[in-house]
Amino acid sequence: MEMPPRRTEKQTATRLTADDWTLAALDAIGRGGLAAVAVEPLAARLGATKGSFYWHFANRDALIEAALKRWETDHTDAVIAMVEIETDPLARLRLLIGMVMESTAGQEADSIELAMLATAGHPHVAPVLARVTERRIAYTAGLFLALGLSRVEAERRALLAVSAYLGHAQLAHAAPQVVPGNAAQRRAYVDRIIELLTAP
Amino acid sequence: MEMPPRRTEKQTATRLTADDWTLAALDAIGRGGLAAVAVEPLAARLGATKGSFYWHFANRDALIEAALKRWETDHTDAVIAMVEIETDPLARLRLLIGMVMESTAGQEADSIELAMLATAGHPHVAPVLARVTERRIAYTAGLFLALGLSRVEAERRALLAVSAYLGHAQLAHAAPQVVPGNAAQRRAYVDRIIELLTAP
DNA sequence: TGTTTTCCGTACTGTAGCGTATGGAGATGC
DNA sequence: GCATCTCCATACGCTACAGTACGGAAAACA
Repeated sequence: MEMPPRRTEKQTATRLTADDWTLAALDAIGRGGLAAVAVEPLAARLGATKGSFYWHFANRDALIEAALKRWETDHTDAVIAMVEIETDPLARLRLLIGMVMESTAGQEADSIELAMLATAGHPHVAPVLARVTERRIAYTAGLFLALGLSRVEAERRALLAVSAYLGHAQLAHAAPQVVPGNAAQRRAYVDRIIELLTAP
Repeated sequence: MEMPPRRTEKQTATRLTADDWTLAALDAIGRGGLAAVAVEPLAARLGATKGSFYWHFANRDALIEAALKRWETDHTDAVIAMVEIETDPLARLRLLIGMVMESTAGQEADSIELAMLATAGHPHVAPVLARVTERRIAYTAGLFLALGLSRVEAERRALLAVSAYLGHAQLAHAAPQVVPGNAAQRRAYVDRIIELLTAP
């Protein structure tokens, strides 16, 4: 378990690690979806050749699995952890919804997340996505529960909230002209959603 | 503009029309997304060869455009038209949401719709999806407006409703274990959503 | 029935990407 | 300093599919 001489910066003509390939794969997913995880183009992008890749990985599939694993661990609880700077459940909910809405606002959005949804049917992607989604719903349901709702009601609203988020992400991507354009409108929209979602 | 001898059934060793290829392409999209629209596999599936295809279409891109056009015209107002059997706005809304929720329930779902969302970034898909989505939101906003809400409020709720639908479709596809499993639960869930969406 | 037009099969070229084989350069251990 | 181990470039072969060329069958027309 020794630490190999890790590269901190990208510098030409240096040896690559499996991690470099994994990160490049995630970057490719963000840019062009899972289909963009192609060994030779990635090698070109990294200034290397396939020879390097096939030393670190058995095949393309192994790279995809590594990238998905990495995404799941890095990304899953990132948002949740950030929300926990608040203590009040309502404040957390507000922060959560506000954040995820904003995350779909820019041109950039969360490309990897979109790509994941777009490839939900892929055998490697499906279980990852199922786990992440389930965890998000459970966390959100916990917030509603802390707000005093019954268990079934909290779960329903969490389902609705996560659905709204996923759908909004799709919408912002597929028909950006219909979602609130400026920050003020977006804020008003989010406020209204929270009111509706937390209504007695 | 004469009517060619159209085939009503699939029968082996008959000449194909451009329409046959278009429908086969839509079927392929439903089964494997836009990437599954590949000339040679489609030809094999139709019991023909590329020779046929390239007589009817200039190239693969032309087929994709034809399929998307067909989907847009066939599918856009199908749901809306069906909803109009009701006259009361609330009943329409209830029917609408109930239908789209049910449409994501089975194993089958609306595969083409999912595939469209998955390929929202594709240059040919994007404008189609934008138009369809915009029309849906406008129609839904009309329902809320008829329910007595202000214009901005109606548009907000329509946005939320369509988001919820899109997200629910994604959810049912990506994490089917989290959505209500049986019809009764689904019905209760839909009822609750409508209550929340139509709250004053 | 003969001719023309419509439609399609076959055979080809070209490209992109996956995966393998192999030799060799650079780092590492002794 | 020499041997060994790590890592990678080069050069293959293979498959899948896009698109083209062309000849011929089948229908339509005369």
